[in-house]
Amino acid sequence: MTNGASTPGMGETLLFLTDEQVRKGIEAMFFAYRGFTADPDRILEKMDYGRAHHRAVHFIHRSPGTTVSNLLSILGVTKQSLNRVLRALIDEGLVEARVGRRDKRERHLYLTAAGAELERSLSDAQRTRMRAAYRAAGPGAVQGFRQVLEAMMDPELRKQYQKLTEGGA
Amino acid sequence: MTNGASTPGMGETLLFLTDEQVRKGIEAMFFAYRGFTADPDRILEKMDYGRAHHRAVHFIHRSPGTTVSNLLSILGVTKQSLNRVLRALIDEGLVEARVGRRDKRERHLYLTAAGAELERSLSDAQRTRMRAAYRAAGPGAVQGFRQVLEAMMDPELRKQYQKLTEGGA
DNA sequence: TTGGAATGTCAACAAGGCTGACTTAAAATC
DNA sequence: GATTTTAAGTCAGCCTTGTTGACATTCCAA
Repeated sequence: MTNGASTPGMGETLLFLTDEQVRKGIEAMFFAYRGFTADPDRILEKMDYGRAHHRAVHFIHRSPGTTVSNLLSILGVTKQSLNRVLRALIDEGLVEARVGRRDKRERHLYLTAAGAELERSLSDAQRTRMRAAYRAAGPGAVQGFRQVLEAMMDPELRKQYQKLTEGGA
Repeated sequence: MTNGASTPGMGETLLFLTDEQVRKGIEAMFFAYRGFTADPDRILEKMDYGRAHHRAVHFIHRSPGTTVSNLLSILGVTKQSLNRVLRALIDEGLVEARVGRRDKRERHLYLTAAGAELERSLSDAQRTRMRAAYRAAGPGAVQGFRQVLEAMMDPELRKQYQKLTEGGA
């Protein structure tokens, strides 16, 4: 593939984008992701936590009572890797793991007050930047942004994403 | 901040986005970035390289003859970290480091034929997914996508990005 | 000529991924 | 009721990729 978009006869939804233009999108993702994580990273560093802790806290906040295996499938890491992070969060009183009522093998995860406070400070920082970016880009841009990102996901991850965010996108 | 957008009197460029909606954008970034790196990661794994090598190869391709310190500032890592990666690429004949003509302290970095081949296979994979996402999202979405990403970058990184991509966005 | 910049390198360390092996408890199934 | 499967946790060890700190070399520029 050298310049797919300039080849005629590629179907009705053809976009006339050169490889160079697509490449710019790739670099935009790279640089933007750095910005995306910069604010939480600064907060986490002070507390001796990392991005892995952030992700766990985020999704526990998002789905209170979620099980360990559910979290594993969302985060896409091994249980050993998640366990290291989760143990730290539990030991330090940010997360509570309750034994399941129906199925006692399961652990249901909840943020404690302290955990919720950390989550709030992390997501406030991240949302502030996000909101500023939306404002700078304008109302029309937001929808396109989300559409492209969604289309970029692996189908499996897209399902997870849609399940999480369903109800009033 | 609980719901900035619903508070009246926030200025003329106000976007009526709830915290929940902004949060979905955050999750979209998270899941999309996984997809974004998935294809190159698969290729790299076979060759015993990692994302760090990919980034170096990408930006050397992008700016042939770039110096080590310029690459450092783009990648935002320490020279020790970059050096490890660069040494591997040079030792294995993917990158060539030429001593500067004017300033002999500088090393100018170039991809060899083998390096260019790897770069091509990585970026083909990544561009294919990107192009598919653009196609799925539609023409209008692409501009919004880029605008939001650009607005999300740290100002310093945005300058780097714009310098790289200037001339026909 | 001397100070500082660009580069490279050594050593040591940490976070956060991974695999593999194994245990425990409880649910599910035969 | 016995067996198998599932959910979770744990131990050990490995890899990549980031970090600091110290130090050497080379060479431009004031």
